[in-house]
Amino acid sequence: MAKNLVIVESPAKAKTIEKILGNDFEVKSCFGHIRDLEKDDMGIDINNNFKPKYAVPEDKEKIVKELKKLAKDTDEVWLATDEDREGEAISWHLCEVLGLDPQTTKRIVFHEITKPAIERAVQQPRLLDMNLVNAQQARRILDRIVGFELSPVLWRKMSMRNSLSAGRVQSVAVRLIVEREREINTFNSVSSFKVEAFFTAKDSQGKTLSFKADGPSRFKTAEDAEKFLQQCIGATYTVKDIQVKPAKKSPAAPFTTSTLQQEASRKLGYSVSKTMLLAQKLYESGKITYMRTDSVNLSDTALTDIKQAIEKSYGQRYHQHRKFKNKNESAQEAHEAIRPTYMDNATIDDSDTRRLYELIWKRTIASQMADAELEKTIAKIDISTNHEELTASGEVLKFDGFLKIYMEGRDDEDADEEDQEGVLPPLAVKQVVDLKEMKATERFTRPAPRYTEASLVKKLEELGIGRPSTYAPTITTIQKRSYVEKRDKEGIKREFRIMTLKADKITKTADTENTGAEKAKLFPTDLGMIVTDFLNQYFDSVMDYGFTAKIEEEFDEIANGKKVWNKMLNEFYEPFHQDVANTLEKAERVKGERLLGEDPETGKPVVARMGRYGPMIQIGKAEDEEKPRFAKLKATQSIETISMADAMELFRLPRNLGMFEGQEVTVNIGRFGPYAQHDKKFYSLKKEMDPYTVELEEIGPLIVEKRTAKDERTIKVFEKEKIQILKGPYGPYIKQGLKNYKIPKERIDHAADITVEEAKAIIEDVKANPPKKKAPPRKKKTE
DNA sequence: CAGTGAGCGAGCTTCCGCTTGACTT
Repeated sequence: MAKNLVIVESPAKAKTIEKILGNDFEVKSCFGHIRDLEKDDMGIDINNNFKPKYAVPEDKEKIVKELKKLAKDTDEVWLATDEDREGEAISWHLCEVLGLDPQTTKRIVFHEITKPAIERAVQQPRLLDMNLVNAQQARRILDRIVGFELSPVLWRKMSMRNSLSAGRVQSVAVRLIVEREREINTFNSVSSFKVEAFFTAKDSQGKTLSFKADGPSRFKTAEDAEKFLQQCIGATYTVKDIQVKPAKKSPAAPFTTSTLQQEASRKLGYSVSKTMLLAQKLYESGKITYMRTDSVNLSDTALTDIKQAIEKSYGQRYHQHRKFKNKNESAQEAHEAIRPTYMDNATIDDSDTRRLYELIWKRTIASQMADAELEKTIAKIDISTNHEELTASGEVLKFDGFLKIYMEGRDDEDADEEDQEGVLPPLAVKQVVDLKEMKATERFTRPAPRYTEASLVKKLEELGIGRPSTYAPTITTIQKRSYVEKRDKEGIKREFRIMTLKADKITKTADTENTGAEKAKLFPTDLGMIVTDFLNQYFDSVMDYGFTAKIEEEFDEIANGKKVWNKMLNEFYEPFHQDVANTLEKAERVKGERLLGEDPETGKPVVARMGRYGPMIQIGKAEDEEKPRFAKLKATQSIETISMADAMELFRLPRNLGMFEGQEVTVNIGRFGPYAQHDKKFYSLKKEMDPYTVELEEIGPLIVEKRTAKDERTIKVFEKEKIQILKGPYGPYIKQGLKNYKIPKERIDHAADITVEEAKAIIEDVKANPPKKKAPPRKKKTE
């Protein structure tokens, strides 16, 4: 038994540190938090100064038991959880649960897992900082109160019966997406005309080179643009002025969780959770440092390592020592930036994680490389027939620096050609240049783009909402709750006008472009909009984008000992709880109704609204003698934007397509999407089949295809007993009625030989010993 | 698997932030 027990949060970290500390130390991981608030009664005694009631969750019992035993058998316990609010609280919980004295137990911290850092830490132990612990408790309790008081309000006041939820982080994340959508819906696109002139000029060897110059400004109307082109007829163009300026570009800081998610999304097309999954793999195999961090800091050993790698591969000139500062004040900097553990490995063997690893390697290397040096040239060109002038600009890369290996991606995918500056031929003042043609092209203003998962994370981080460990789960939650969905949107064709001046003649043409196309963007659902509106109306302070930043300041004051944690909580709780009570009492049940018009046939009102099972259109009222008619909205339609015409179109379902093999074929949209019905059987329509336009000829093959697929999956059928032996993705299994039964391992290879008696026996056996569920039902109140 | 849409009201749901495995009928 080792003399010393060191407890850290992550097992991968424990392994590394154990190697560094040697035989006298046993290093164990507690896997994050080991206690949490009980779920009953919120786990808070509100009337007793918000006294928290903590419990060890079931899945942590095992590790707690093990740590208890180790702590008892060791001379000294060292708490080495992360140096932030949460880490401090984890150490305190460990004291409480392991029976350690918080007044004397050694607390150590380090920001990097390097030998000098850890040895230094061990020489300078401190004690628990109870102010920091109390700041964490306040954070935890406030989040529990917000979540567990707001969610039930939604259950009572919304007309849908999903398991709705609200919280300090998720509700604001949804709000961002809802507001962006409305900005887009109400956006009025304005067009203007952009003038570009294409010239040729001869260089010193007499070789002809072409270049482009931009017009004076955008013209608001076609008439103005045309007028300008007319004024240019017969003109000569003379270079009036040339300015040459040096410029430079600097590399981006090394990765944090948020910037890694953004770059992996932009450059590799990964979802936020995919990035985190791969990063976790890299971390566990020792390839990279910890992946949940908000720090851009690099350890001294890493800096040396990086410097050597740059100098070896690219030479001294390419290295530049840089120290990046976190721009986000709420950063808690318990870890380093995300970087490779060994810079020697520019790539790795594992094909799954290689692309992400290379991205991290390049970003890390580039962050310590020299600036790129550019030379920007701006030439003004005089037009002899009017007072306007044209501007040609060019850019020459003088020294590539960090651009040799890495350039940060951008979110504004359509920051088009305009920034792409080419190379200008050598020009001289007073030189006359030849116009080949001048074009005035119509361009349209665009609304802000919808959020991607990663750009939402970026926004949340800017607002100080959420933490590196929660960005990915938050994005998952708001999609799971159906407040938001990730999908593509097809663009629409738009015509734009072009006027061309060539050989002193103006011609007018038109062209089309695709606009508004989106890929893997976040769209709010009707539910998301209705819930957001409701929360905004009754709980504006929690929904405020500055709410988290404001309470974070108070948590900081608690951490600094300037504020008492339960007093802070009380100041928040009193008005908040009053709002909850008022809302429960006064707020109407929300349906999200929108009147679209009158049914031309019956004159009854046509309303778009939220039903128990989702958004729908209703013709007529419930109290009418004749029952109202209902139709479900399509996935891409929304209560807020659907037109009367589109709404009426929905009532064309179900459609009867005619007869197939002597039976009727109908199509409709059901709980699981569009389907065809034939001979009492259901067939899901293929993605490209639209139930409103699909024809009988397309359904026949669908039916046949499904039949053969089923035949192929079937190994054996016992008709009378309704037992089937089927082939599934995990091998053969038995099915009776709607229930599936696992075939015992020893029989699996001979599944085809199973007799009806054996099958029955297996079913009975499984029924008698039901397989363990992964999450056993939680225990009821114990009191 | 492929319905429904009103109201009553069993019994259920829910938060954020630390951490990894479990694991298919």
